[in-house]
Amino acid sequence: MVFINMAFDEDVWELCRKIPRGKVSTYKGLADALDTKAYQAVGNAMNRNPRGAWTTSGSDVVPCHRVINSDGKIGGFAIGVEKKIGLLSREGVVIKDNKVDLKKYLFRF
DNA sequence: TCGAATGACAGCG
DNA sequence: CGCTGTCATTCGA
Repeated sequence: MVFINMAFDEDVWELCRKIPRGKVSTYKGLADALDTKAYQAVGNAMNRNPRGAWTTSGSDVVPCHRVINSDGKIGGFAIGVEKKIGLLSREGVVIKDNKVDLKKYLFRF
């Protein structure tokens, strides 16, 4: 599954945008969709934060908060994992012990 | 459980 | 200008 080859970061953000509300994706999923093995690069791209994607999920920015570890753990978040959990919870994603039910909320590209 | 791999960027020499 | 280290990670031994 190949997309436009951009600055890598834009590809990542583009995929993040495709994640529907109420679902989550994993760094591995994004990396795999981009045909790359740099899982860290995916998260790193978001960490750089393209344009303050730290708003609620209803904004016109990249919902980076829907991307978590392949294990379902939140991993980390620039503004704080708690905020990320809050956003996901607001979308209907139930988080248990800092983990998400990938079986129910994992979105596949 | 620990280390290597992978991509990009910031910092330092 | 070039190299090393770091980072929201993942997989293999």
